[in-house]
Amino acid sequence: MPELPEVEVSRLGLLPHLPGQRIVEAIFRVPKLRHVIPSALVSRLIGLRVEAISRRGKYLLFDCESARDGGWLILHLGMSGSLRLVAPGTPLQKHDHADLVFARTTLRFRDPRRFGTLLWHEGGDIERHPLLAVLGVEPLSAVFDGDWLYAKTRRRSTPIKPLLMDSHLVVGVGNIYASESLYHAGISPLRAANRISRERYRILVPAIRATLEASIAAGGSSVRDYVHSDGGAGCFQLSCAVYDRAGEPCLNCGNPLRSVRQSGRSTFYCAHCQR
DNA sequence: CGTTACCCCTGGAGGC
DNA sequence: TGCCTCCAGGGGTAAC
Repeated sequence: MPELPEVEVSRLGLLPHLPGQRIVEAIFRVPKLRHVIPSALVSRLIGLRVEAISRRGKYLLFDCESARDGGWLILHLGMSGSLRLVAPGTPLQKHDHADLVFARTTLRFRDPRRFGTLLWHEGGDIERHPLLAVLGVEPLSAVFDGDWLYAKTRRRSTPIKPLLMDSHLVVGVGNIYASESLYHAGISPLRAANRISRERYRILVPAIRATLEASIAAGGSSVRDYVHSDGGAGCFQLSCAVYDRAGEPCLNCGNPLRSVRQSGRSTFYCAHCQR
């Protein structure tokens, strides 16, 4: 399921094809995903031109404009969502819930678990949308550094791993990359956030950034007009160092990796290399 | 205020 | 083959 790198790669995959194109038709085959899809959205979208595609956290934001007005189509892939550009007339497969039809191509949204989202935001000022206004910092932005995270965690006794996944603090770090980043930084996912030193946060944050950027690079090199987001083991065919490797040897010390449950999610780590 | 449990939904894997 | 349980990359809400 998509974490930030998968969403970003999806965005990069769409960029050569959609901006400048006019929406000819919009088709929604289910009444709701995570949220109810407004029935008026079909007619609202027709005739608008996609001017740009941006990303905030794991949300894809389609800037849609006409000569007189416009707004934003907000799309979230949830746990199982994927996007694909298909030729007109391509047969539907199960769980293909939505199409945005353009003159030369169709953007098709598939989401078996339906945790994804399709919403409309009328007008500009997309950052004021309630779902976006509460989001934390972008992990690839300059403000996200070790000193910033150290300051933000002084009164947080929760284990660092679920905290990294809290989108109100920092967006886009999901279950896979939280485990992977902590492994690369040598920090135990169980350690209370306020019991990690400034110096170690200065290692952790670059590790998060490097993990995300490597995954984006790997995904970007493997995606063409097929827009990729589903995908088995995640990590874009890059083998994960710890994720989903419980019982297998640590790549660094050889001891068996462990898994624990934190806040209802599986965490993978090496008890020897991570303190 | 911070932290955790639960829920939304479908499908695949593994046990019996 | 079927049925059961558990698990899955997210995240909002409610309750403690």
